[in-house]
Order: sequence, then structure tokens, then C-alpha cells
Amino acid sequence: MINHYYKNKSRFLVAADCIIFGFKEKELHVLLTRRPVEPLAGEWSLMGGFVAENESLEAAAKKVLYDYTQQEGIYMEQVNAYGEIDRDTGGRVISVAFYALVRLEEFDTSLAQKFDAKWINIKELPKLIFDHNQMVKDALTLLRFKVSMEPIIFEFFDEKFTLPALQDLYEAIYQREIDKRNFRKKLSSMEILDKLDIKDTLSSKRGAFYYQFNEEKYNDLLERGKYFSL
Amino acid sequence: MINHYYKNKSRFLVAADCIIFGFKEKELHVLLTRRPVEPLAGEWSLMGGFVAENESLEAAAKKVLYDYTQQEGIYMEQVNAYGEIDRDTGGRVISVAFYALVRLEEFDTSLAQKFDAKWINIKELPKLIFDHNQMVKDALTLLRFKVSMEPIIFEFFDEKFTLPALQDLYEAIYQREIDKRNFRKKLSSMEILDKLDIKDTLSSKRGAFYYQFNEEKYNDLLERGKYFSL
DNA sequence: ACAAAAGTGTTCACACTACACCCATGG
DNA sequence: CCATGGGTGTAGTGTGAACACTTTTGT
Repeated sequence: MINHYYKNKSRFLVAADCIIFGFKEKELHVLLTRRPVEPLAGEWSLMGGFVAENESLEAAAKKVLYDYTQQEGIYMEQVNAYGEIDRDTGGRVISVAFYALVRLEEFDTSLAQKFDAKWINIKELPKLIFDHNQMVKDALTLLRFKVSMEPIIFEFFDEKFTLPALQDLYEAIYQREIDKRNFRKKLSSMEILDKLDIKDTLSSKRGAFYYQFNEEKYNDLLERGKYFSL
Repeated sequence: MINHYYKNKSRFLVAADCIIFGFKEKELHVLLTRRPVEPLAGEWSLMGGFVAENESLEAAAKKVLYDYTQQEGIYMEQVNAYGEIDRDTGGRVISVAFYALVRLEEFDTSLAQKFDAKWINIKELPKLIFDHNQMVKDALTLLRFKVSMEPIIFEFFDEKFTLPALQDLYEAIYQREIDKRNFRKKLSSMEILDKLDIKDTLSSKRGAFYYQFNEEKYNDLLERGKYFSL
């Protein structure tokens, strides 16, 4: 016996929109594209795609990420669902936003050409279509919160990074300057980084030592009842 | 000219599920119902309903809240969207969860009868249908975070409350005991409460003074560059 | 030699924690 | 008069913020 509870109910288009963050030139950037279709073709937009029948929301977002970056295993988290009736002027679409952190060292810039996409400095965010500006705002709020609570800031880097670069990223995320000594003190007190023997000599004459995030040390921290906090 | 971008895409049933919190007998409770329809009829479930064509997600959630509590202006916030393919064993449904805080003083208990609903102590949460346990867990995490950052704890009360009751609620939310003096010190340092001349003499012989949250004082606090923090 | 960025400790203020006794009242 | 819960202050500890100089090296 089948009931009719699920029958005669409205069905909706569901989209997954991605706020793709990257770190470049000491600033936080978002990957944006010129919308290829009407309405509002040519306007700035987040990367998105419709959810398919046999796809979870996360899978749809991962697909969008893979299509535009060709990277897998990208750190991703749901921001919110957006469901105002007229949010999409092309039709009734419910959109679920995800933010993602990508490593720009690995980014294939030819992809940007292909999709008419561009890394835009978060400080110079243009007007986006629909409610995408709100999505970016919400994503940034969540990112800030998460960065302060969990060691996700390292997802922006390809394994190794220098402390000055890490601090630049931190300052870009929070849009405020912080004291170098306090920043390094906090990091070293957590004992979650490995100092490497090699230096990055590109961005300074003296050169800055590379560091790596050490997952085991991080787990040790948690086992001691301590928490990550930046 | 109309494009085909929105055509031939899958459409989904979208539900709004509500985690309705209330404070009762010194414990945090959630309003649950016995699911009236198959599959899993008779099992414990959150309150929910399908989103209609001309309804935003928030409006759908508000409707669910109104139907089950007959209260308006309830504090409500989105938790997350849940979109695993098989999360609902009755069909493909994408669900957006909202948590809400209701005043149990005003709650009409006859409604509970009508909907086969019950206030369940959060410490004795039964197995719920689908991913509803996860939703409650996520809602509780978000609630704890929000309570510590914004003055929403007062939404549990009908205007006035005593400090012992407020502390009981706080301890129920965080499931840990805290020091009476420190709790009161923190509250009084924010200067956002008005002490009334009347006492609640029901729960103790001596009686505890009633207090009220004062919105203007709270705004003054913000203007001074300070923040609410519990 | 000098410019430019890397690296390094200490002090102070404030916030959080722990802790014990008196008060008011109903029964 | 006594049992029950309401109400109050202080000292110690830890965390976050402010702050200046030396080192290295490429040009």
C-alpha cells in the first residue's frame, strides 16, 4: 500500500553554488565567472550547477568544483540554502551554497580562459547576480568562524608555507592587521607545525623558512583536551 | 527569446523540518511527533512540511511552526540543507532544517494532543526517522554557538524570567554546571537586564526577582563597541 | 652600506575560575 | 526553628594585546 503523502507536491529546481576561495598576491580571492546564459548573461556570477536526480547536494557541489578547478579532495562546506521565491529571475530555483578552499599554486590558469572565469580580490567584489553577494558574505562569515576554530587555513596551501605568508592570509581573511610576534607565539604554542630546512627566497632576501601542518601533532593536541584556535 | 538552461533539469520535493526547542522542568526539550504517514508511520519525527510553489523556505518553516504551536514571531534560524539521495526512504526529498525557540508558558497543550506531539527532554532523545537525529545534533551545535554570541536565550521566556531559571536554562543548553556568582557577574556586567519589583515565589520560599531583557540597553552595549557574550 | 623582510620576549590589562557564607521565607 | 533555595565579593590564574630591536642577504 502506497500513500499519497509525496504526491501532488511542488517540485523545484535545486542548484549548488560554490564560493571558491583562493589566496593570491597577499589577498583573498574568489573565483567568479561571466554568466553564460540568460537572464543576466555576461554578469558576474558564482560557479554553480543544477543538482541531478541521482546526486546529493554535496556531490553536485563537488562536481561544480571539479569542473572549474580540475582539483579533487577540495575542502568544502555548506553555507546555507537560499529559497526566496524571486531570488533567481529566470525561474524558481532553490540554491544551496558551499564554500571551498583551493590551492592556487596548483590552479591551471587555462581553465579560467575556458570558462571566462577570473580570480577577484575579495576587497573589490563586483555586483553579482541574484543573491550571490549575500552568499559570498555568508560564506566569508562562516569561513572566518571556521578558520578560528579548526586548522582549515592550511587548505589554502600546497603542503608547505612560510609563516609570513600564513600571516598575510590570516590578515586577508579577517581584513585586519595583527602582531607578528603574537601570531607566531600562538601557532608555536599549539605545536602543530613542522619546520622544514628549506627557505622560500622568492619573496625576501633573507628568505623565510617553510613549515608544514602536521596532522598527527594536531591529533595529539586534541587528545590532550586542547583545541585549535587562531 | 527564452533559453533552455532551466529546461530538462531534475526537480525535487523540498521539505522544511523544524527543531522546536522549549524550556521546561529545568531541561531543554524538543517537540516531536509520531509520524502520521508511511513509510515509518508511528516513528518519532521532527515537525515538517513540504515547501509550496509560492513559498520561500523561511515561509514554509514559519508555517510549520505556526501549525504546531499557534505562535507567531517565533525566533527561527536555518541550520542546514540535507540532500543525501536516500535520506528519505519514501522518495527523493531535499530537506532544509530550521531550529526555533518557543515560549512554553504560552504553549497550548491541546495542540500536542491533536498532532500526537510531545515535548521530549533533549537528554532522552529517541531514535528519529531518516536523518532527523543528525538535524537535532546540528541544531544544538548551532544553538549553543548562537546563545553564546547573541541574546537569543531570552526567546525561551515570555518577557520576564528569574536569574535561577535563566541559569538552569543555560546549564540545560550546554549540559554542564556553572558557578552562580560568575554567571550573574557576567550578566550584570553587560547591563542589558531590568530588575523588576516582583518575585517568583512558586519555585522557592524566599522567591527570586524577575528580570527583563532590555532591547535598548542591548543596543547601547553594541554602540559602545561591546558584544553580548555568555 | 643600505634597504627590506625575517625573526625573537616581556610587560600589562583584563577576563575567567574557584570558592563560602548570609538571607528570606514557608511550613 | 529549620530546611530550601536566593543572593553576594575576592583572590589567583591564564590569555590576549601592546610594543622595538637584531639578523640576514641581495643589490
